[in-house]
Amino acid sequence: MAATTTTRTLHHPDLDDVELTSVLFALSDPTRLELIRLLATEGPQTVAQCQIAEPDVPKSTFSHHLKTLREAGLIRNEPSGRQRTISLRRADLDARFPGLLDSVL
Amino acid sequence: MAATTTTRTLHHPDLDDVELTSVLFALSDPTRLELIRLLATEGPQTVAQCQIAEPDVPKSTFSHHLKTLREAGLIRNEPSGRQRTISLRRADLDARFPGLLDSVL
DNA sequence: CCTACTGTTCGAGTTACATCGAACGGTCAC
DNA sequence: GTGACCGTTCGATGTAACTCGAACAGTAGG
Repeated sequence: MAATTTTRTLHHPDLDDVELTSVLFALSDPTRLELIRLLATEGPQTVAQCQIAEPDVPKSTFSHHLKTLREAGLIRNEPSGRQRTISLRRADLDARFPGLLDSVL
Repeated sequence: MAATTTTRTLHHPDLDDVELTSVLFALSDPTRLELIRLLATEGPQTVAQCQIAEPDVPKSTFSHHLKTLREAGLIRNEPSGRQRTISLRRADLDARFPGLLDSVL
């Protein structure tokens, strides 16, 4: 098949393809902003750990937010055993938009 | 009437009521971001002057963007004779979200 | 294997936002 | 006053995003 259909590895945009407007939009949702702050202070977390901070958000909704953040270039989402590790792309973001992350945290 | 119906003076949110998520959302549109950059570099402008930078945007659409930015607390829109003066609320924003504006400009 | 577990994807319903022409409101010039 | 001018508001339309349950995919353990 030409297209990748497995859900194993998800696509992450290259640093050069990360657009400021997309980043700002991704951060403009309270749930997502809160999650970014969690990752910034606590470091990489599993999805389940992230969800503890947002107990009222169903997992499909939460997964949607993770997708938005990932496609905007804010986080990485990598398989780790049966779970997945969510991490902030801080070095990338600091390189591309210096000071931005610091100012929203 | 109880409600203000005149279009003469428009409502601007108090500094304390300006929310980060609203600011980020307002900045997440390319046209609006461009306008903020114009105001930051060129200083206060009339609406007509702002529109020169975005020649393909109809004036009603442009006015909508101005409303979004104003309600988010990013700009002031004040009458000035027959025209209106659009200005960046830079001091307010720097006080409430230090470094944010600098990082997006 | 087969089951339980973690998290994504699909699909449908709802809501919010963008866009733009037309109508309106206020101001200045004459 | 009245006509031109600058800009907002209204109303209608299309589109994108949010929400969430149900179904699915990959992994580890017994």
